Amino acid sequence: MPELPEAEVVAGQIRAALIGARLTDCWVGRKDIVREGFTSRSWYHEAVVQQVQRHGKSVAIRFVKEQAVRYVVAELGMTGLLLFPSAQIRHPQHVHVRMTFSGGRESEVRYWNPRRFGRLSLLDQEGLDQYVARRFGCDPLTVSLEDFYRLLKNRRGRLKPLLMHQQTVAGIGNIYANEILFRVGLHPNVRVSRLSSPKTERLYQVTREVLQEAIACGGSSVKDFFAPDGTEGRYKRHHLVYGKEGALCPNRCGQHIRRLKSERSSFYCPLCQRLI
DNA sequence: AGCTCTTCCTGAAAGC
DNA sequence: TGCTTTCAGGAAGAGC
Repeated sequence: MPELPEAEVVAGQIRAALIGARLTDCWVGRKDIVREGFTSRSWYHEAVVQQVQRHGKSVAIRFVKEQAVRYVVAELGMTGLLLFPSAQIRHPQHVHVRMTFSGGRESEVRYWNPRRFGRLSLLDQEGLDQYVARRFGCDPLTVSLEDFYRLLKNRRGRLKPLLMHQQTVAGIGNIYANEILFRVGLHPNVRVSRLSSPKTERLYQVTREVLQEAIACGGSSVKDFFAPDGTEGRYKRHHLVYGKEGALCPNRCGQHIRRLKSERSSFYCPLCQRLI
């Protein structure tokens, strides 16, 4: 499932392959996979890729055409991918959008999304700014420690839902939330208000480390994540708790990894991860 | 504010 | 073996 590291890998490959390329065609297979505005044909002809950004778990391709700026924003949701033609596609009927380019290293980008949690939007600068402001809180890789403290201050809820709340911290999903909490030694149900300053700082650092390491590994390929070129992410090998119910705790404490099934599955060590 | 539940959706895996 | 059921979960919205 694409989370921040996977979206970053996707954005990075598209950036490397398509900056300066011209969009020549855009085919939309399913009208309900794109938001209003996307299907208007006039916008894309001769539009040039200027930049590719990641916002939370979304990828925004910035186009310019006669000074006008437009963004194609792809929400990856659970199963959404952006793929180059060289990537093997297992269920090709779920390619919903194709963007064709000339003058780049790749000739096409395909939006593949079997479960269809996620949409494509076409936004101008103002639209993107509003989209980002409404949906995404701070980026965990660029937020300062001071701002991170401020975000957690006076919160009454549990830590894991907050970590996964996109309007607070953008980009962390269930896999990385579980991995981060294990490494920090905090139980998923710990109350945010119980965190000491040093623990909060540790949480901040570990969050950055885990996400950066995962990016360096090309993301985590659990089930169906592939980078645009079809390669798998290697960070799954570094997972310590996610999907490891019943396994011995990697800290060698002798306990077995448990799973809380209540909302999103939480994998944790009952000894190493305390409620404080 | 924050929690739980529901809806969306398909394919893989588990169950019978 | 083959059919049916369950599960996975990101985001939004309802209701409490």
